[in-house]
Amino acid sequence: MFSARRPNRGPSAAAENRAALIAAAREVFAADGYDAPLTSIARAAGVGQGSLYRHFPDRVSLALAVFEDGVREIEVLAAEPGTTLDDMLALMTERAITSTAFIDVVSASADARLIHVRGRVSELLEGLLSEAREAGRVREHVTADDLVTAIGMIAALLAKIPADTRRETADRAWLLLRKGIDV
Amino acid sequence: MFSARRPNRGPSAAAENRAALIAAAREVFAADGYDAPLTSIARAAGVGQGSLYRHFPDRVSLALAVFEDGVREIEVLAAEPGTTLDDMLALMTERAITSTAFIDVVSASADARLIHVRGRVSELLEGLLSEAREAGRVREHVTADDLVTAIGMIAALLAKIPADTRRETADRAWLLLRKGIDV
DNA sequence: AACAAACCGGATGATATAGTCCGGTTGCTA
DNA sequence: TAGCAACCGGACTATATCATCCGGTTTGTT
Repeated sequence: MFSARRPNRGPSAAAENRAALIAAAREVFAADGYDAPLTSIARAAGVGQGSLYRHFPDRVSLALAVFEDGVREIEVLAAEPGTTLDDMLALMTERAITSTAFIDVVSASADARLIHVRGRVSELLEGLLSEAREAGRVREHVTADDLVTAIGMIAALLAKIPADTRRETADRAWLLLRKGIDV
Repeated sequence: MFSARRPNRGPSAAAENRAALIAAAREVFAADGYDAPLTSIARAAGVGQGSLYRHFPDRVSLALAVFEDGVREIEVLAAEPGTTLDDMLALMTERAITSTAFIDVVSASADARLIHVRGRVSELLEGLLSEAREAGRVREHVTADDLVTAIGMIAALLAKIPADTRRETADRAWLLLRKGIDV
């Protein structure tokens, strides 16, 4: 049969290797969290350390490449006419379940590029929250900051438990947060 | 003046060194979390690596020594007649604010000794929760597991933010959890 | 075919941390 | 005061990870 080998070297392999790194990083971040060793990502991509650092000089630029789509997805959803706060929280929770690293990217406070992302997301939440409040769907005292806190809280918890229990735990946590504990 | 030096060596220093290690560990765990380097604890105690590992063969035994008092405090509070679920949650939150490592000890699921501690705490919560439910102070659907989840969630969040903002964030998070987001 | 630019990958150095080992110190006891 | 058991501290080994560097490979061009 025609050789299926990927050259992996030479000028023509650059784009392929870059794509392989992003794909591998997506899986490794999902499995091991945002702090996973970059070495393991290079290995998973079938690529040397050098190529990883050449394409992505640091962890943040790799993470941005990996979660670019996810962030865009959030922006698109926010831009759609009928979108409610519920829809948005559901989407973000889904992403947190799939990869807790996503929330690290969206709610980080260390790197300037990530802070920028967080700012954009926060604005979107603010808009949806205002609508929900005016429609009488949420309590008056709830702020956009509260929502960021709530999502961060759930994501932080999910990061500490086995992946196969995350969906159940996330659902339960949202139920608590939404309905409250007190009578 | 009379020499204030602590011998630090020889048979008579053992107890003092052990106490110094516990005190240093308490501070380092509080400042840097449960995963702080043991090396930094030895340094803070003014004691060599060897002494640290001699007194406490691993991280868990050191953590148990450090938080022994905290756990006993919880048990004592639970045993007192008038104690409510509120009181207990307040105490545990206070401990989580002071040292997020405390919650790592109380809610850990890796080491057998720590699981034992979690089991005891969980039982205590169960008892107080039943009372509160019968008194109509909490919603029917809330379980002891939910409470553990809630505390773990808050502690996980606190561990990711600066120490001087923890109290405020913890209060806000409990308000959300108790009153709920939805109308 | 020969060459050069672009690119690859693993060896390598640097750093951080866990855990061990042993020469040296201390103070009790006879 | 001499011996010894208990104990100390820091050097040392092992391991993991980040980040860099350079000899070697590939491909398009002439």
